[in-house]
Amino acid sequence: MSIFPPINEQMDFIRRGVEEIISEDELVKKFETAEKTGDPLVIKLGCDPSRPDLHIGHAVVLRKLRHFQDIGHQSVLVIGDFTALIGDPSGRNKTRPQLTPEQVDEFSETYVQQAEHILDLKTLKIVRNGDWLGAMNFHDVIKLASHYTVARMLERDDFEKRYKSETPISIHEFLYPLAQAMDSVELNADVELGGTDQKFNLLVGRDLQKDHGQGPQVVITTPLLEGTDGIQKMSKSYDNYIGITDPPSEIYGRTMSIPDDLIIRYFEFATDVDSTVLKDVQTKLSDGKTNPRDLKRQLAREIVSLYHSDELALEAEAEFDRIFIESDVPDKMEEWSTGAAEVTILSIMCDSGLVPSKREARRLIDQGAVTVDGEKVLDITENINVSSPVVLKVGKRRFLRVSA
RNA sequence: GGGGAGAUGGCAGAGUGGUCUAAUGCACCAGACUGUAAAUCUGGCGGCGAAAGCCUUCGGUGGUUCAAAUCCAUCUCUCCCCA
Repeated sequence: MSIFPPINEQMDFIRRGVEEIISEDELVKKFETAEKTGDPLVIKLGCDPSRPDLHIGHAVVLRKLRHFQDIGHQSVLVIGDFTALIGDPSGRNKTRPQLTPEQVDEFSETYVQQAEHILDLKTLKIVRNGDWLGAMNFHDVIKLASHYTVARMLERDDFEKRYKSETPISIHEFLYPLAQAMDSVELNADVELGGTDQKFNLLVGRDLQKDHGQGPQVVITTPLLEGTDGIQKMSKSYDNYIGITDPPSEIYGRTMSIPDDLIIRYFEFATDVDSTVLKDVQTKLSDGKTNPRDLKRQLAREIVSLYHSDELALEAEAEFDRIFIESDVPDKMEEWSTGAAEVTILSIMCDSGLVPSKREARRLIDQGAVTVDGEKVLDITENINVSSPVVLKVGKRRFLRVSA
């Protein structure tokens, strides 16, 4: 009597929403061994706590880690507290800033708090790679470094690009893949997960494990989800992300702003809907009879439900409709009291922090983007009477209830 | 150790003494339109000011000049070639 589901079911489950499995045969063998011995597989995911704001792009791989938990395997989250001090160069065209130990501690905590929205903390094992990497001495490091060559390091796409484009690569960045590989050796990992940009690092893990007489880990990569702009990968620095801790209205709205041709990818990688739903969406997208907007609404509800609840998803939708379709004002909005019955429009906008400068406020008024209780403000010197509260609207989505 | 090139607005990237708040593209903001915060089109995109106008910005510092992103010195950082 096995504690795991049938192997073909496990494989189907794991295959959904991943980019590549190296290799499927090895994974099947691992599952078979687990079946025989009853020992769960060790599934490793390393995380870099340098930027702890998790978005639904990070969630792709985190959910995969969760999937392994769901079928009874041992998921391990490796907090890269030590490697964060190095700065992972993956997918970057410049050196990452190195963090202080205090920052790393703080960020790690935030990371786990946020990951809790996706992972099952009851069975999750959390370790810090500083525990073993921090114990290595210089001799150990040199020995580790001798396992790899410069030429092989330069094979890595981003190193090669940076080298060719004459952007700096620091020596310490070469140590990153090796450090990460050490984690796999330390944990004797059966599987390591990562984004496609991590592929090189993950493969180094296999090599190093073999050098240490371990069976090489299976490498599973997940796609890097495009951001809401549809062009660049989702990232906080491009401001094209949907944060997993964002409020429902924000998640809903940002989802509605993605380009149409991203709808199917988001369904596949940002939700857990099953393959029949996926097929249905695919059909509707191409049949020309369905308004893509309606599919996007469905998608937005799915994603809000995932991180909040079905109920809040419906609320978010209702509010979205009210603001953008009916051009009405939202239920809840920020409030601001002026301290006087009559104030200039410029000072309200600036003092409340709704706009960053008077210059900016002036521009917006000139462009006809500012209304008070639905009345367009035409003159930048206008005084507003707020003895009874008014609703200030700037652009399409900035609202403020202003009172004296 | 020797030689050469470079650092410009959120990013990329022009500009080599005044016409430079600094071309252009991307990003961003707004308006129109719409099926949405999509697409497309139009406008905007340092600060203060009602306006006139004033102030601040081109790696840091100091200098030359009536005038510097542009010239000189120096510092910091980066890249390339040779050894």
